[in-house]
Amino acid sequence: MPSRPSRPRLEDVASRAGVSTASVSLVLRGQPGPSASTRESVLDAARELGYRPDRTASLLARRRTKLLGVTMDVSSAFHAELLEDIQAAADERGYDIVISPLTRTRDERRAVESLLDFRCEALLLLGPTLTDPELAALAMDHHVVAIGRRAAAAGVDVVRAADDAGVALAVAHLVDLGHRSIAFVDGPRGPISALRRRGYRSAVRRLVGGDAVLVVPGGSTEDAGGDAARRVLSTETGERPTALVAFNDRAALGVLDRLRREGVEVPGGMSVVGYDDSPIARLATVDLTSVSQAPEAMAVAAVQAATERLDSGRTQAVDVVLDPHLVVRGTTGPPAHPRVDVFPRAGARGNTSTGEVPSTVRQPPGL
Amino acid sequence: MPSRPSRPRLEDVASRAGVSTASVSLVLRGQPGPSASTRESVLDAARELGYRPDRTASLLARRRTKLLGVTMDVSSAFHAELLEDIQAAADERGYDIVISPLTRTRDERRAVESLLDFRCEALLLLGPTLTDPELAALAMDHHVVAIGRRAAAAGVDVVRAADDAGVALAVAHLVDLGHRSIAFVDGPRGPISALRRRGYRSAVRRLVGGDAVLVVPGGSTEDAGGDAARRVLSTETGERPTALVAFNDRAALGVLDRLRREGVEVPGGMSVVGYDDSPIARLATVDLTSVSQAPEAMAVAAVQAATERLDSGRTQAVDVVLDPHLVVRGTTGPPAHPRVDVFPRAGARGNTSTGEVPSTVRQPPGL
DNA sequence: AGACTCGTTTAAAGCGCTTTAAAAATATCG
DNA sequence: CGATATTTTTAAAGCGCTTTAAACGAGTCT
Repeated sequence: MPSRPSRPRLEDVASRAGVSTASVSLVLRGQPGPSASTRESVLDAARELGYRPDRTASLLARRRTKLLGVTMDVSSAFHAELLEDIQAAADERGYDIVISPLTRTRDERRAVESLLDFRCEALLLLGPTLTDPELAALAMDHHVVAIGRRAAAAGVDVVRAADDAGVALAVAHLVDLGHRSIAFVDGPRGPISALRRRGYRSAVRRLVGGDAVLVVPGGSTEDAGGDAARRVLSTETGERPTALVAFNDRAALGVLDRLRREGVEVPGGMSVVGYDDSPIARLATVDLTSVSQAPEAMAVAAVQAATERLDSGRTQAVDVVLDPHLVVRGTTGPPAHPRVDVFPRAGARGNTSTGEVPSTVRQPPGL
Repeated sequence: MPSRPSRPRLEDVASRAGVSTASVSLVLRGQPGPSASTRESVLDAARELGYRPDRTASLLARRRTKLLGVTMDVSSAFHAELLEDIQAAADERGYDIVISPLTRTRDERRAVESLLDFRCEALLLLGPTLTDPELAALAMDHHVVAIGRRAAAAGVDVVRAADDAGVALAVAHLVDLGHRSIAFVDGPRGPISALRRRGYRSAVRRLVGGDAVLVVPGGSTEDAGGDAARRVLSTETGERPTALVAFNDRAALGVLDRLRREGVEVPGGMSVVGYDDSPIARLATVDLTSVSQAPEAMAVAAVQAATERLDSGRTQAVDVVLDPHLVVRGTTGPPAHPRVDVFPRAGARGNTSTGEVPSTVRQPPGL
């Protein structure tokens, strides 16, 4: 039950310290001007009163809010990860962030509006689904940074990973392991899928051959992944690929599930690679080889893009492309001859169990 | 590149509509007073100008901020779920929320301070780790609602699930399936663990017998769960429990992983129940039977607790205890002799007996 | 001593909105 | 129709802080 004896104001500190509010304001913000003795008495007074500035008033008075707005899908582990790093990066640069979650009942447009109400000075949009024109319109009146997605919208800064290169990494890894028939489980319509698909196509063409390209319709959910896996499995065994690269980790998860239910050993009967290196991929139960988009680097780049505009007056849009890297875990291995799994679960379940997966290079994530 | 021609202010709308700012303010907030014609012209003017109120100024001017502060572990799926529902519930009551994420570099204390800086009128703390005295101290000056955890701190509202009853549900379910030796993988020190452990103890005593109680040290992480599983497996086979109830889903995940690595079939060789019914549990690859804390209900109750204090002037602390329910999935089954079964979920499934304990919900995996 | 610095301090004018108290306009009534 | 009650409108005083421009002393120089 809050005691309503209104908390101390700047004026209270001022009168207690025997100076003007202007001096107090200056001292408290570490601005030059006030003498040492003034500083001391102000600081003392503030401490004694337990003074804490009212950000609202402060924001109103100064032009700057020093606020970065972030929209995110709060149920996305990848976004959560980015957020942590964004928070830290913003902190370092003296910015505060306000988060606007996307939920069933709150689409991206609303989330952005909410951020604007808070008078955020820049918007960091995690994996925005807004159209390019919408983004461009937004960017007319605000600083906007699109994260994790290519955007052909004038004026918006973009920070993303080279998804095509990421998929190429996955393909190369599989080829190294000996795979020659590698399928790609496509994602949903959109620029991200297109880029990853292209990366897959060119890598396979280059490393295996043009006729080895196999793109399976998929999506970004487990169900979509599962369906894709089923489709692949229905292929005649001779032609069945020995490895699958999925659009993202969730789809990969669906793939894994389907494979296991169908009794296909992983990675013995089929290698699987995901994308995002989400925490789910890292779960011991999943242990999915995946492509990491280097979230820390993205976060830093995004915050930097925003603060550069705000503080250094940059006005040209930037397009930061980061190199992804592959995190090898237990779902990829040589396209070995089917091994008998000693401890089948619900039919068959291979993978990382008993014994180690041979040529699997373990690699910690991180920059 | 934002055009700096400062956005329209209340005054601009006023002059355009040919009325005073006071009228505009009234109209825009739907307050009674202004006549229909005034309303219309104001609304028109506002629309034409693309006016959007400056929340900062608004907040400063009125006493109320209508802001609820939420601290959360952004990497917790359970918290993310709660958040969605909190957002919705707050929305409905005309409150906005500001989220303060806990990260590696940002502990609960800091997160709370940040919320206070935003002048939140109430704090909703998701699974707070603050001590009771700390909570009580906070509650002296602010409205605080602790969610998901018991709190013996004066003045703080508490919204939580009856964890003991939840664990009892799990035990009853297992007993129904035929299990007689059910171990509990304990959680970390703290009130939550204590409550769940107690629920386990009394349920086993009641349904099986006092000497069937077996509590294994554990924790709240996968590693802890894995270790606990290893410990259980090292038991001589005769005495080895046939089912494990874990402190939470993460620990359960670790348990599952260990079991599978050790070649123990699930649920054939061992049934496993988690706690939280987190999205992870719902993954098709995991398909974990788990106890749900009914996050929607918690969210609503929490928001209600806060708004009651703010709007209805309630001053007594409340302690809302919600009934959890069991979500049965694929990791529990009869303690039968291992069967080879492609669809383990097709197998036996019991109903909980205990009449007074609430719902047991069967729910398909893979949301 | 007066004219001029230069380093400190502060009075006062906002920031954009809400709200109160009072004025203005309109309606009601004997 | 003047007086009173009622509904609408508005001028103006903040909300708590920042910031500008002016004021103030204390040195420095001629």
